[in-house]
Amino acid sequence: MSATEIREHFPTFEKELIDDIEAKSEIRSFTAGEQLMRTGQYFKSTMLIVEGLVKVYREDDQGNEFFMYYLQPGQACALSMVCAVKQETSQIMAKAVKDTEVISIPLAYMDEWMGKYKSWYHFVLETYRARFEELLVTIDHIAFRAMDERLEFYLKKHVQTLGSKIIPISHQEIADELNSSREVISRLLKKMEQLGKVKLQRNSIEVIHLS
Amino acid sequence: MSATEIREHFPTFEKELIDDIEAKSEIRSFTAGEQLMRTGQYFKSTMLIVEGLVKVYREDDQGNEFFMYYLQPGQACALSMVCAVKQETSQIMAKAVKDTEVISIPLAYMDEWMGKYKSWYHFVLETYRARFEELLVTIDHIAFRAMDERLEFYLKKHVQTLGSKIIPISHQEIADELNSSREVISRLLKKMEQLGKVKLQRNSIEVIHLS
DNA sequence: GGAACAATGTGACAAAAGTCATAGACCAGG
DNA sequence: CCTGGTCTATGACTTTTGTCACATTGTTCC
Repeated sequence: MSATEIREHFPTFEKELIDDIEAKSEIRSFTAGEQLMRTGQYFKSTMLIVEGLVKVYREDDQGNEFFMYYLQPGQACALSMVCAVKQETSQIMAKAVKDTEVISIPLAYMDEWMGKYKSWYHFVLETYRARFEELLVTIDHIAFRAMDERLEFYLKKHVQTLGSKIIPISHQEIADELNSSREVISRLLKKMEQLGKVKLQRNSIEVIHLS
Repeated sequence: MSATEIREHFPTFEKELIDDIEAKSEIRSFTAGEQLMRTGQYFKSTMLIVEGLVKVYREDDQGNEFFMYYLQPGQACALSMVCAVKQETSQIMAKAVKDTEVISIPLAYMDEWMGKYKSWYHFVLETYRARFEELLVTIDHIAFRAMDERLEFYLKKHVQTLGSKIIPISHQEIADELNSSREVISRLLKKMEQLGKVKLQRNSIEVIHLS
């Protein structure tokens, strides 16, 4: 990936940093559906998302999953960064939702660049802050909200992230991601449809008006 | 606070860093029950816990609270650190559970010391990692576990943190912290008592044997 | 067009959690 | 000792969520 392309996606990076990234990182591609990270996997690099969309979620020992947030182009995975200090294993799952391209940076440079490039330091700190906030929002929703509200929030987030009011997803998939049951999701969606908030189609949901 | 005392509580800090902390920070004391941080409050400093115990929790707009984790001596608040980049407001509540003493460090030094002292850099990164992990564990418990399991985990955590099998707490307080109802907590505790896991007294719970 | 399969809707029922009401026990202060 | 207040136990009932079972609908492939 050329310096121009890196600058395009990460406009706050200083020139010398971009040159370093160009020289020392590699580009990796993942097709939609492919895993980027698995729970228990050792980190060797940190990833900056360039194209595509990555879903980050938790998985329990029964294989149940719980969606946390998306990583979009211009963002990075905070957990791979924060684990540079110790040889730590991943505590999250990350999967490409769309065909995805990432800049893979060996963890050794994390340390080095933090001291060397102000723009890298700020990018990393901002990444931590943003991910902390995502985690806190996630906690809020499961701690303080009922499933119907959580479902609305989930749909809203999808509209924002995907940039489309039509979400191609089945009720079962939503149930999986919210760690609920398909019937509950179907019923809540049906209720929302009756309230004019959404329009249901097979394998997709059109969001009409959510508050 | 003298250099000796700082070194005692934060043994990984290099000498020059300790001298800087000694020169530029201030010691603040909070009595049990006092707030250290409120949602919406601006950060002016970051805090290292020296003595006591601090409870970190989320509060929703109805005043419902949700316990997340404790900060013990030798630990720091990751969120105050991560907000050094921007003028951000607190998204958490923090309250002294015991009489507490903290080293309060102006946020300006966060930036400076990250580049200047390796031991500070590592301490900060480790703080982020540890707090990320706490948040992920919290999410796991509310996403994947029922209230009885969450209650057991909550009690276990208290035993570990307080270093005593006797937890001085009322059912209502537990209900508040887990954002549940007092009756549910009472019933679950009664069940646990019948299983020989705990012994209930008024305003306190003795943990006998939790897995 | 028919078969197979997956997605969705829905009824019945169960379990978990929450609310309301009330009674009994315990503790502190006068 | 008595009173007031708080903590705890518990029953009745409601709501939310989940499970099971089955039917209907839609899509794809032969």
